[in-house]
Amino acid sequence: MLDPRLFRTNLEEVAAQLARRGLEIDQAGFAALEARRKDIQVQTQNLQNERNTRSKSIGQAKARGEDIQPLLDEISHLGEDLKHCERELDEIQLQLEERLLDIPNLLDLEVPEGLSEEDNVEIKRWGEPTRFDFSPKDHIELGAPLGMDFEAAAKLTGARFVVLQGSLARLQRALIQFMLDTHSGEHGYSEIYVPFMVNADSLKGTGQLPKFEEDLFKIVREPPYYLIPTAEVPVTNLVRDEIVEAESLPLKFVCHTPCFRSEAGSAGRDTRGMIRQHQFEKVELVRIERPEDSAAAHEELTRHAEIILEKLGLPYRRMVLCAGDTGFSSAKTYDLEVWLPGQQTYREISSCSHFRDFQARRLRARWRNPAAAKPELVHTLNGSGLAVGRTLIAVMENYQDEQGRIRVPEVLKPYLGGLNFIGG
RNA sequence: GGAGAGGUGGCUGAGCGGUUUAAAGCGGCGGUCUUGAAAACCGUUGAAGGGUGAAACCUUCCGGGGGUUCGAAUCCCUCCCUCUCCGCCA
Repeated sequence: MLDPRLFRTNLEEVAAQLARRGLEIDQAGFAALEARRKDIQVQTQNLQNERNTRSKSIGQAKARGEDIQPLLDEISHLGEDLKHCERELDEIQLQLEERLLDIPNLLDLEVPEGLSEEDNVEIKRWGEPTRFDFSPKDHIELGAPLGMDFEAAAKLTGARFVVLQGSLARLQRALIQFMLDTHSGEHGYSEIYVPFMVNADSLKGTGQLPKFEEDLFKIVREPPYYLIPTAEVPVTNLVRDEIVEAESLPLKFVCHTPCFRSEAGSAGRDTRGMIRQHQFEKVELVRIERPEDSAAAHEELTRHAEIILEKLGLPYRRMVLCAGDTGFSSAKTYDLEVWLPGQQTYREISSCSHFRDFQARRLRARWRNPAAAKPELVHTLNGSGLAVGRTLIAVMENYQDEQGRIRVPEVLKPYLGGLNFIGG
């Protein structure tokens, strides 16, 4: 959520900024609603003040043993007027909040112009697309004889799920372990385990609700729970409604969870294979930072994700997302894209976002800044370090040999009992 | 699932229809004293919003929501959460 004060004092400026995302906001409607809010709020507070004062004098009169009936008669009308005003104020504030919750974050100045994925800008490249002296297969073909079974998953559940058996299942687990160990052991993150279902308040805090409910799996229950679409939700919500002491910042968490996404808007896209699933494993990095440190933290966090790719020897490039492609809550996002020989293209494997105070305001997540009189909003960041399912694909496709075996990357061998090849 | 006890400011905790704008302690901040620190003592210290050039000042907030009342932390309804005992169970 953006600062409501920005809307009151700098509406035109905000509108101009949002136009970069290709978004037009109803300035006149907002200004009119805001004017009414102010009017009704002042009126309500005056009535409340009168009620409080009168009630107090009734109490005092009663204590003196006087007859309070005349005083009661004087304010008989007040209750109705006040109730009416309070109702209207509630209604207006609800409308204002609904509008605000629907408006995305302001973009960092460094975010390039553009409307779609096409306009994202490559800012670095590591490694070269893997070369083969045979025609490389995709992970579906490679996986079939190794225990990657989409038909079994379709029988158990439906489309967009997978069953992994034997060494492939173990390879996925090895990747998870390797990522967790690297981030906690070398990059200074604390490993954390969290619920895989969350309540609506948590999703509202990180920005998935109310706008993107159709992307989520909802548990039928009262009140409803939701399957997490990413560990970002439970981990970032740890600081919801909290005031964090200055000396405990930054908070750096690494968390492995399954992620559940309905992929409501993706019908027909990536329908084959493990690229886009309703359930996938991810190792997530989440950071809670002082505002002055957050920009540097974003660079560092992205670098931490890159290091995983480099240790695994997987070629990738770093993109900065353009205005139109940057997510709702993010001020600036880097995507890491890994080379997939099966598709002869780079595909997203990590997304590292800087939210500034956008999530923190929704979360009421603050810290005690010693230089300030009052608690201030923290900055939140997160990034995949990495999406495990897609990493599994990348390892399979980049490390395949002509016989369809998968060579095990050096860094994973300790996790696979020294195994050199999968398959064969 | 059954029975009971609770949820109060950064933390602990009193208050259980009006007599201060939630007592007190801890912690934080400032000061006195000290070469410096500790201790002691004195003062100060919740959050959000409105309002002003800045103040003053006003409103709201005692788990969430609703109700009773001139007036609710306090009474009623409902939901959530925590703890204890019983039952069930990985």
